[in-house]
Amino acid sequence: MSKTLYVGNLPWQTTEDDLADVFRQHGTVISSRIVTDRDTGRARGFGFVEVDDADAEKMVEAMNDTELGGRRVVVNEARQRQG
DNA sequence: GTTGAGCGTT
Repeated sequence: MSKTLYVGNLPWQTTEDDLADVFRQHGTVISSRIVTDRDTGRARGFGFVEVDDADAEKMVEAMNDTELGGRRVVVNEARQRQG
């Protein structure tokens, strides 16, 4: 199974591949997505990373408040869109 | 060529 992680405080230049590469070092990354503005198409500065359920907790602890692209990122378990 | 707290599309 998988869990989705919220990643905030990202540099504008951060890409989905960047997230996947960094998170892959601490666990199994299934997919990654950078949230871009619906109108302008520019990055909003945060994104989501789908990881293995068993590694999700570790990866949050390992990646939260760590430097990425020159800035400290915020990592947490993502909220549920459907609720 | 900009910005800076937050939670995404089918």
